[in-house]
Amino acid sequence: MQSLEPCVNPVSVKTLAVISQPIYKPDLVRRLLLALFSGEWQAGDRLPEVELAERFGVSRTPVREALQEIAAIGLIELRPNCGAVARACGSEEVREIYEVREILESEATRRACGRIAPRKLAALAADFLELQSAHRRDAAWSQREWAADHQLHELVAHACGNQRLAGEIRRYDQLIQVIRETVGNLREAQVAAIGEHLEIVKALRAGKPEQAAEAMRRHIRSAADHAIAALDSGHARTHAPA
Amino acid sequence: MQSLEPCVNPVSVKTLAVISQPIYKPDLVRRLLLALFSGEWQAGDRLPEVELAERFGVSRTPVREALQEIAAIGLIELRPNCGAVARACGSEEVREIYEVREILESEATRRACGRIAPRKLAALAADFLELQSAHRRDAAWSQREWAADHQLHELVAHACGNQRLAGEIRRYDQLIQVIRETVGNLREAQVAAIGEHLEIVKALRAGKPEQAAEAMRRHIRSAADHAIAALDSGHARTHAPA
DNA sequence: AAAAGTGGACGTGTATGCAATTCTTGACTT
DNA sequence: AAGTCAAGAATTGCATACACGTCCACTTTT
Repeated sequence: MQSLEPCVNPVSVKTLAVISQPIYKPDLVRRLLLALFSGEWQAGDRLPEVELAERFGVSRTPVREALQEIAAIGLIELRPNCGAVARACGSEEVREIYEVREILESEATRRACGRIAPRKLAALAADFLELQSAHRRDAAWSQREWAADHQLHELVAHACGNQRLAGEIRRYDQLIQVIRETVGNLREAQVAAIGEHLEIVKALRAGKPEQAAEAMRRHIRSAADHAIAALDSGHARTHAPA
Repeated sequence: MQSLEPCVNPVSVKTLAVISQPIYKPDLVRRLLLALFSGEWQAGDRLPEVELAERFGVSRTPVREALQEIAAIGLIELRPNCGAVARACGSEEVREIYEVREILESEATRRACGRIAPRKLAALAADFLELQSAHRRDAAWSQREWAADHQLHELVAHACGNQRLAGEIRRYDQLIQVIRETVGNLREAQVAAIGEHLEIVKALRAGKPEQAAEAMRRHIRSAADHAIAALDSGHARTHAPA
């Protein structure tokens, strides 16, 4: 096996103008996740590959790969010689997802305490304070708030001292991003999040790992409550139960 | 989508005698994991699909699927249009794996406390006591010890009240099983594990969640120490570094 | 008539072929 | 001589083809 630096170029220069070959699988995963959380399939429903392939206009190959990825996430079951079976993706499962995230990320916060550059924490605190004072609610504000949110969680994951733990946290962040996309933008959750983020940053800057971990726990529980409330009250509407 | 009960028969009766079609992927995943932990590839090595396909005597399709599963585990990186790149799988990464397992399983133990049938705990305690008193070291003993080990961890996962958390724990158990297979049977670790298991069961039976969680932490740290010691001292021999 | 056996439709697992992209080696320009 | 560009080789992503397994309805047997 050659040990070369792979993928040195993000994208080759000469092919920039050409319409690059679309890589279907990532988008398939996203669309399948959205469909799952929208309640399109009940737990136990079979998901035949040909049906999904026709629906998304691709062949079975990328569908298979997408299904395997979703099975790795744990939202469908993949039985040998038998195909994919949907698992429940309701509020109970969302609660469980947030709980695991809480376990992972609170521990990461505890470990990251004292290992993040004070300058970065100060900059983040300033960002959150500014967002808090000028609490607008337009899309630009929302996007900026989300960026700061992501920055904090990424900072914690990166500094926790365990790259595998960081990877698991990023996996759950992606999953929760899909859930948020399913239930729509929750302004209230974002407003609440700013204060919770500030508490986390405050504890991190003070070098108090237990308080920081506890603040992260509260933050994730709050986010879970908002998401589940939105999911329960009228967001299973797209495929209502009879 | 039809909502039928799929795969009712574990295996159809009339095809029992027939040599069933081998499903290559699961075995491929196992062999690739063993190769990774054996240090066959350095971090950064590219793993071309055709090379692996020829080596294992299958086509690219099952190799691709196996690589995707390993990428989901996080032991290789899969860059779009660029293929698989090996990540480091040394003692540091094994340490990280055990740390995440510790985080997940100690929390699961805390939650499972008081939710496991006392009869099952009593039976497990009796098993461990018998194994401890008659500390033989043959293969049958080892296998029985491993069965009791697995039973305890499975009991905790099942009773923790969060099926997703249980799923993550099972994923890590499988991964660690591969690591154990790589470094060989560690008799000392198994002997030590019995006492640690007994402490866990004791705390669970006493209904003391914090003590149970702490006992699980100690147990997993001990297992990590044994595995890493074995990995460092002479188990990277199969592909020694120059 | 009930249980067991059988055939075919449906679906998955794998192999192979093709298009697009990336990597590499060589020639060319400054 | 060093850097730049380009063409060919190598490799990935997807589509298609085929073999096998599963499941259901029907036939056969007792």
